[in-house]
Amino acid sequence: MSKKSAPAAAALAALADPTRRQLFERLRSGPRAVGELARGVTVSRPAVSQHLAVLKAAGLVRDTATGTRRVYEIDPKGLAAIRAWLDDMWGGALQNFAADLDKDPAGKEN
Amino acid sequence: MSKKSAPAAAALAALADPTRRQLFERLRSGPRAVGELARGVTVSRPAVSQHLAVLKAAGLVRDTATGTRRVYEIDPKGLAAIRAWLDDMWGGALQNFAADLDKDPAGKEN
DNA sequence: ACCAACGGTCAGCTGTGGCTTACAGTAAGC
DNA sequence: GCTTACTGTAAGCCACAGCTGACCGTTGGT
Repeated sequence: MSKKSAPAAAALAALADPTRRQLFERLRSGPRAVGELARGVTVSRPAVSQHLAVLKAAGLVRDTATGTRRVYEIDPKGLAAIRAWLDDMWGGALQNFAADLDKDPAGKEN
Repeated sequence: MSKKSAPAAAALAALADPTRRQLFERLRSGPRAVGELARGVTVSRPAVSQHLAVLKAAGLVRDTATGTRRVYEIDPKGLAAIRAWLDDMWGGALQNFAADLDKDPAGKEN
């Protein structure tokens, strides 16, 4: 249960791209078809397809075929992976700060 | 309270790189000097310096000069930015699922 | 004062990620 | 059955991220 970093890696890499984040954030308001998603972005439709494929591989979105339309929605798996990794990091960071405050109670360096 | 995405973008992009994540994770166990960090990685020392600069710009780490040594430690600012963005995403995802379950009470799709 | 160590910066190369255009496939409507 | 709409895939191009080797400034030791 210590190797949750693997899926988190893909999710982080996927969300590093601005266009991908934009698509992902737009899915917050509900499932959307590819064409509809492509209409709100500056890049072409194929580019959107590729981005969605990356997001899907990272477990961040999930697709459902409906006729010729392909509807994408958020998959919590990827988000959960990031959250788990983040919580793990928080533990280390806090531990680090505990030692820091112990040595330097002022703590004004920034 | 809606534009916390900006700092999160830099933090996500910074943590997308595997080497950078490795360095960051190593800092979990406490502050380390550049040379020490470089010794545990396969890349050269200049590369480590550049990676640390990126992490610092993203608010993920903080440096302290001590003699000729430069000690890096985790800065919670970047982590907090990601967490805020993530929480924002969770809201949308859960809302999405509520509607999903409303339409499909079975909820076995995965 | 000299020397050694540590680390940031520069110049340049290379691999790869993201974009586009063109094409192929499938489902719906008439 | 034919046409139209919607999407994924292939090939290719270009820009940028990441790496290296060399250099420079600074600090500490003797």
